[in-house]
Amino acid sequence: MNIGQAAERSGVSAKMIRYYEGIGLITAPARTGSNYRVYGEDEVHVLRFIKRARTLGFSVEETATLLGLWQDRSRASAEVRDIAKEHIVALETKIAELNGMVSTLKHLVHCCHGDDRPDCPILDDLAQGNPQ
Amino acid sequence: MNIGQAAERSGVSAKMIRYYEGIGLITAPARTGSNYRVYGEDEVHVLRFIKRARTLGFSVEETATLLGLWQDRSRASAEVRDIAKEHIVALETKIAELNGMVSTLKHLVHCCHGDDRPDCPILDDLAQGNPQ
DNA sequence: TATAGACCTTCCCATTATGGTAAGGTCAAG
DNA sequence: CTTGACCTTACCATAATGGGAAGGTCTATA
Repeated sequence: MNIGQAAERSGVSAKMIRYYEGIGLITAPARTGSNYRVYGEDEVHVLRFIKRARTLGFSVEETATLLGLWQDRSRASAEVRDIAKEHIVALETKIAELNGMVSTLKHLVHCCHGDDRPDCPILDDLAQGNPQ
Repeated sequence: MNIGQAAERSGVSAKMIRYYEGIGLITAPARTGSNYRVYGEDEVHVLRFIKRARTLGFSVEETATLLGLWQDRSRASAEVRDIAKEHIVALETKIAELNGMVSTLKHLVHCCHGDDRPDCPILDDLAQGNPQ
């Protein structure tokens, strides 16, 4: 099948398929006489794997590692589990950070009367005691 | 004061101060005869405002709007509040997305025995029924 | 058979916000 | 006068994705 079909069936855009090939995440597929890329079921499976990993927030680099482990029939599941665990920690750190921002902002919004007067605690906080 | 001092006093790196000037977020400061940028207290205040807004997760573009409102003595606080509210919604959407990833991953990690055997539910999920 | 339209190819550019580096000018202290 | 710490501009890199241009190919239909 052509790249468009592979894109549709995997959920990875044609643009990104070429990109993944360029950075070596996937191997270059066969070409037709007119230089079109040709994909089979195996390639689509790999692309779906990548898509799923990316959807779960793994970076392309982490995805590459996971892909390698997937294709290594003798890998230890502990390795995969460690990567997943580290990723969870990273995600939770990010979530905590965002939660911190949200609570600060909610407090500020709560304090701001939000009418047509210029007085605004939100801006006052941003200015943090700066005059003007 | 020179850019290094302004950077130290505002928490914005010299590199970023020049960048903000380049994109028009801040106005170009005066220069010495030897072409050094010269900053005063006012500029440092503006930089601190920017730093705080960025820390709260506002994009540079949103920061520009907030900065405009800050410097507009006749602005309505409702305008600022709306921007903050929209930003909260965006942050909460992002948080929900990350939480979804985390719970999926936690489930998978829980299912994975994580020893030296190759069998791994995490990879199986990524492959989503793909053979190999 | 000719042509239109939907594909494909490569190459270049843009995004967001930040950091790094290199080559060169300036300033202050010793 | 030299040294080291500063400043200047300019260019490159990041991560992952999209957009578009210029040109080749394939297929269905008039």
